[in-house]
Amino acid sequence: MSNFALSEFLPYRLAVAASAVSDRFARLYSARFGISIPEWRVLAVLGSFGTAHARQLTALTTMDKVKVSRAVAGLETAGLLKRRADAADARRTLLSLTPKGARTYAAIIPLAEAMQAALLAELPPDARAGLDAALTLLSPR
Amino acid sequence: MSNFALSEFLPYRLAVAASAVSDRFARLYSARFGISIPEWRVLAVLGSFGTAHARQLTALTTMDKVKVSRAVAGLETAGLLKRRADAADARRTLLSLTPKGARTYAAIIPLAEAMQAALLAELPPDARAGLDAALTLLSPR
DNA sequence: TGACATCGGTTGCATTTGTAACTAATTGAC
DNA sequence: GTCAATTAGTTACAAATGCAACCGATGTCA
Repeated sequence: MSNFALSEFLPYRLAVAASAVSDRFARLYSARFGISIPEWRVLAVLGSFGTAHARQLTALTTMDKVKVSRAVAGLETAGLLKRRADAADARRTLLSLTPKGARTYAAIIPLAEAMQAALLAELPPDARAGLDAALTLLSPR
Repeated sequence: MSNFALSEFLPYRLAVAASAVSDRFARLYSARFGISIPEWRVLAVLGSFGTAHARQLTALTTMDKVKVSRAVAGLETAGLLKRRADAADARRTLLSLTPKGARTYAAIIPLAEAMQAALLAELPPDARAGLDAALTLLSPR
C-alpha cells in the first residue's frame, strides 16, 4: 500500500482552496447582483479597461471565447453592457458598460477589495508573499 | 474609474492556477486510463485507505455525495471498484478497489508523485512554504 | 481580381455539474 | 414496540460547460 495522500497533493489542494475562496466571494455578490463568475470577470475587466473586444476579453479573463460570448450576452440582457460596431473591422464588436453596468461595477468593487483584504488578513506575511510568487509561477505564461 | 485589476484578485488568481495545474495533471492520466478528476479522487482515496463508505469519500475528496455516487458508478463500470454490503448497516456500501483498480492505482501514483515533484521544483523554497501555509489557511476546516 | 486560409464571434449538441426530490434503512423519542 | 426524524445513497431534471461546426468579414497571395 502506498503512502500517497490525496490531501497533500498540490493539484487537489489548489482546487479545494480555489473553490472555497471563489464560493466565498460569489456568495457576496451573486444573489445581490444576479451575475455569474464569468460575468463578474467580464464586468471587472470592462470596468477597469473601459472598452474591449470579446477577443481581448478572452485573454484578460482566461476564459475561452464561448464562455466570453455567453457572459457578454448575459450582461447585455441584464442591461449592464452595450455593444457597438467597430468601424475598423466589422467582425469585431466593441464592448463597454452601460451606466447601469458602471454602477454595478462601482458597487461590487468595494466587495472585491474587502474580500481581498479579508483573505490577506488571514495569511501571515510570509505566506502572503509565498502564495503570490507561487501563483505567478504556476499560472499559464 | 477604479484601479482594481482582476489579474491581481486572489480568488481569480487561485482559480486560474488551480485550473492550469489540474489540467496539466489530468492530461497525464485521463486519456491513458480514461478516468475523470472525480474518479481519480475516489481512486486515490480507496487506494490508500483500502476501504471506505461513500459517505467517508465525500469528506476525504471534498466532493458532494452526488459527485461521489457518480464517480463510484463510473469506476465500477470500468471494473476498477467493487461494492459489498456492510453487515453493520444495510444503507451503506463498502467500497474497495478490484485487482484491476489496484493496478491502475499503482500505475497512476508515480505520475502523481512526479507531478508533485515537478510543481515543487518550479517553486523556490520560500514560495513552497508560503503556498503550503496559504492553502491550508484558505481551505475549509 | 479571385480563391482560399484565417479571424471574431455565435450556435447546436453532448457531457458535466448542481439542486432537489426520492427510496430504503436506521435511530430516537415516547 | 410505534412512528417521526435522520442518514446513506440514487435518480430526475435544470443549468453550466466544452467541443465542433458554422457564418460572415478580413487578410493573403497569385
